[in-house]
Amino acid sequence: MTTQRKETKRGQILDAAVLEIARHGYYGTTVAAIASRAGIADGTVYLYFKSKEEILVSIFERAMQRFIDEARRIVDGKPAGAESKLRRLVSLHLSLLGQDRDLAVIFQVEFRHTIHVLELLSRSRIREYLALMAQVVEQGKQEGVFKADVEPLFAAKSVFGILDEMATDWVLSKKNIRLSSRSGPVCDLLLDGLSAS
Amino acid sequence: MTTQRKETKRGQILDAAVLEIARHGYYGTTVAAIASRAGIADGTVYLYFKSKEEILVSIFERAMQRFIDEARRIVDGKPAGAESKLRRLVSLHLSLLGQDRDLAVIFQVEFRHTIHVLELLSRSRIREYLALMAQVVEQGKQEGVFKADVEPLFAAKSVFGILDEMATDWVLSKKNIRLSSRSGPVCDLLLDGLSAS
DNA sequence: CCTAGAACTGAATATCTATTCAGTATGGTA
DNA sequence: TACCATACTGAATAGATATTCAGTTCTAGG
Repeated sequence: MTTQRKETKRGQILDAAVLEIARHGYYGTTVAAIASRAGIADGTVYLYFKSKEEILVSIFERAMQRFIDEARRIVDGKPAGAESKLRRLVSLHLSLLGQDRDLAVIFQVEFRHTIHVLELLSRSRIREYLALMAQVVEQGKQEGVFKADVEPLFAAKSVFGILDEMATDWVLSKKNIRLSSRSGPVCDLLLDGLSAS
Repeated sequence: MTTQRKETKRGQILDAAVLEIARHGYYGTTVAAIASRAGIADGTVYLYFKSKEEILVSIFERAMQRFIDEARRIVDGKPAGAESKLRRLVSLHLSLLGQDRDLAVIFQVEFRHTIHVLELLSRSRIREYLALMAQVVEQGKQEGVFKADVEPLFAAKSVFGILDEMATDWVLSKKNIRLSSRSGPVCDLLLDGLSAS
C-alpha cells in the first residue's frame, strides 16, 4: 500500500472522527463509532493513531495548518494596505469555519477542553496564528492608518476574540445565516469602534 | 439540620468541585475526588446532587447568577452615561474572573463542552448577560454617543468575545499580570477602534 | 435520657470502552 | 503458482468510575 493510499485512509478516519465528535463530543464518541463510520475495524484505527487522543490532536493540526497557511498567504503575499489585509483575514477565518459546521463545532466547543489535553500544542499553534494578525496590525501602525498606541498582540487577541465569539454564536444558534456575512460588521467595529465620530 | 446548614454543605461540595475540576478537567475529576476534598463520603454527594453533571450545572448557575446580578445593578442602577456603564461592565467581567482563577479556568475551558452537556441552560443564561450589555449599547445609541448603525446585540457579542479571549489568554498564560488591568485597553479599543483618527 | 427521623457512610455493583493481539486477508513479485 | 510483507480484523482484556443502598451515626425535641 502506497504512502498516498495510507494518507487517504488516515484522512478518512479523521473525517469520520470530525463527524462523530461534532455530534457527540469527544468523550461521547467511542473509538468503535469512529471506526464504524470510517468503515473499518476498531483495531485498524490503532494502525494509524497511537490513541484516541492523538486523533483529536490530528484533527486540530490538520485544520490549523490550513488556517495558518492561508493567513500567511494574505499577510506575506502580494503587498496591500493593512486595512485590506485585516479585512481579508477576518473574512478567511469566518469562511473557513463557516463552510464546515462540524469542524466549527469541534473548534468552538471540543477544543476548549484543551487546557488539559492539548494545552501546549494548541496554544502554540494559535499563538502562531495570532502573530500573523499582529503582524498586520504592526504594518498598519507603520503606515499610520492604525493608532500608534495600540499593542499589536493585544489587538490581534481582540480580533480573534470577536471572531471566536461570532463563530461560537453561529455554531450554537439554529438560525441559518451565513457565518461569513458577519465579516463586514466585525471589521467595521474593529476599525472604527462603537463611539459616534 | 437546618436549611442554612444544608446550603452550606452544598456550597462546600461545589467549592471542592470547582477546585478539582479546574485542576483535572470535568472528565478527569472523579466524584470520589470531589467528595474526598469536601471531606465527606462519596455517597453523600448524591444527597445534594442528582448526578455528577448536576454539579457542573450548579457551578455554572451559581457563578452566572453573580455575573448577572452585578451586571444588572450597573445597567439598571443609578443613572449614568452609556460609556461609563460599558466601562464598568467590562471591568466587572474581568474582575470577577480575575479574582478566582479556578472558577475562570472552568468558565473559559470546561464549560465549553456545553454544546452537549449544558447547551440550553448555559446559552440562555449567557443570552441574559448579553442582553444587559446590549441594553447599554442601545442606551448609548439613544444618547447619540454610540454610532446609530450599530446593532446592539452584535456589539454585545463583540464585547463579550473580546472579554472572553482576554480571560482565556490569562487563564492559559503563566504570566502573573492582573486580568483586570486589561480593562482600560479593552474599552478604548471597543470605543474608538484600531483606525488612526 | 430516649427516640425517631434525618444525615451520612463506603463497599459493592453494573456498565462502559480504550486498547491489544492472535489470527486472517490482500496484493505485489519472482 | 508460491511466497512474503503489509494491512486488516474483531473478540477478549483490563481498568476505570458513577451510582446505589443497607447499615450506621447524629441530633433535636420531648
